[in-house]
Amino acid sequence: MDMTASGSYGQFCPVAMAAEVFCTRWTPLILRELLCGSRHFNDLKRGVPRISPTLLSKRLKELQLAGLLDCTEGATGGTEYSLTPAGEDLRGLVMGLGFWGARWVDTQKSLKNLDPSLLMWDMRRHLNPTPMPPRRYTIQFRYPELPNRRDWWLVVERQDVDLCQADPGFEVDLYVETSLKSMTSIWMGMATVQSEMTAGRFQADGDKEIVRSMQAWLGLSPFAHKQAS
Amino acid sequence: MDMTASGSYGQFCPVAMAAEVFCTRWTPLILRELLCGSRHFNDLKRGVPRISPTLLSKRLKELQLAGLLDCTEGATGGTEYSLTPAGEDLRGLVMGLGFWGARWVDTQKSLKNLDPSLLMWDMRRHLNPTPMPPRRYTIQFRYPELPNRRDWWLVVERQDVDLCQADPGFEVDLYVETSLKSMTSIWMGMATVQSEMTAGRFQADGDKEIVRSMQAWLGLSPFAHKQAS
DNA sequence: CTGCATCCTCTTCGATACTG
DNA sequence: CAGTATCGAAGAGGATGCAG
Repeated sequence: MDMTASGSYGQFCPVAMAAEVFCTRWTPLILRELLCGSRHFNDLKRGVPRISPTLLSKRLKELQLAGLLDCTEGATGGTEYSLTPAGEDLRGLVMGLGFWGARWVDTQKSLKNLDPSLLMWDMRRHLNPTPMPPRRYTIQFRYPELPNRRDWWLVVERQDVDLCQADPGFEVDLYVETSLKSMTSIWMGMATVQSEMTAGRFQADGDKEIVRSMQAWLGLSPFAHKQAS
Repeated sequence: MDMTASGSYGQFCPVAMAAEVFCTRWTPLILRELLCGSRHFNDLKRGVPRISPTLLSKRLKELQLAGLLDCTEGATGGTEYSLTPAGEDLRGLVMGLGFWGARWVDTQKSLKNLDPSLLMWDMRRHLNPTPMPPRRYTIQFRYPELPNRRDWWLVVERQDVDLCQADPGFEVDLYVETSLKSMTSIWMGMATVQSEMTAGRFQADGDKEIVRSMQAWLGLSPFAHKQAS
């Protein structure tokens, strides 16, 4: 009887059994992406950029084996992943982990891990297009300090939001220039558009009404500290 | 700028920041023990028996560094560990992990990881001495199938419960003979004293009243499935 | 382009033994 | 009691290749 099945804690305690599937490297982040709605391998990779494809593939298989993940042939041919009820039931834990992190992890430490792709990808996901005019609306973000991936475009059309790293060629309705740190702080609820603008770390050129309501349509990270609004 | 600080996910997302401290190997189990009240190195080792002392020591240092754990010189000379508010605030997550495990992890799989020390240690911790007579009360457990660590004694005196692996020499008030699997199932709420007794997998000799109320004073794992009582 | 598989290197883990 | 020392094994990361 091999009690040392690799990665097993050898404990019947439910905490141990759950930790075996939930608390392995990268797994909470993969689950976060799945819970946010990512269904394809490369979407997951985008949300978890520093994982190797090998390891991502391995983790997905493990999640399947543990009964958290279904894997079906998608319409376009690619594999589609979706959480089972057991996987969906981890939502509270993943959110709880995030809230704990937002509350107790040192802000300065978080802001050491800036990543424009992740930030923009997350902003795209949560942007609320409702206050936008009912036409295509193009927003350009520039992070002047970055050596590459300096410019990003969000193209809002109807209720869809596209994120581009290459100029989509449309007229820019709103141009935002700020530092990656300021933008991340705003997104995380550690600062506001207003506070960063006042501090001279955030410029926005475009329709005044849209600029004024930016804090609202931008949305915040689901884990943002609650601010007095 | 080293973005690859070992073990870091390089993400500002609070889920990632929290996972860096919470979702490393053994950490949830160490936290479970701390949350249950263990304060000394060897108590922790008892609750997490398969971790190496080296790694336990390392994890405790990491928890300290992360601000979850305080480490003070105890009265008797040994080091005493105690959770900070940030650590205590993980209680919900650890419990949530356990409840998820109890709900979704295959019962048969859990029951592959039997461990008498862990079971008895956990039973000792949660036993409710209130229905016991107000004198010293000795209970012997025997797991006949085990090659060693077959006999265990719980000595209840006032509100204290002691666990022994060597015969304490007192007269045995209640003698229980069962399989490790049955006892674990009962403890986890997957079976009851009654059901296992009826199935002939559980014998108890002693005061009838104590035997009848055994399910009550034994207590159940905090993660036990809720049973219709 | 999606979804992996392979190869190789480097870090981490586990088992055991030993010290203040 | 509370850890450290050592060393072989296992696991993670990175680069590259390849099939559909």
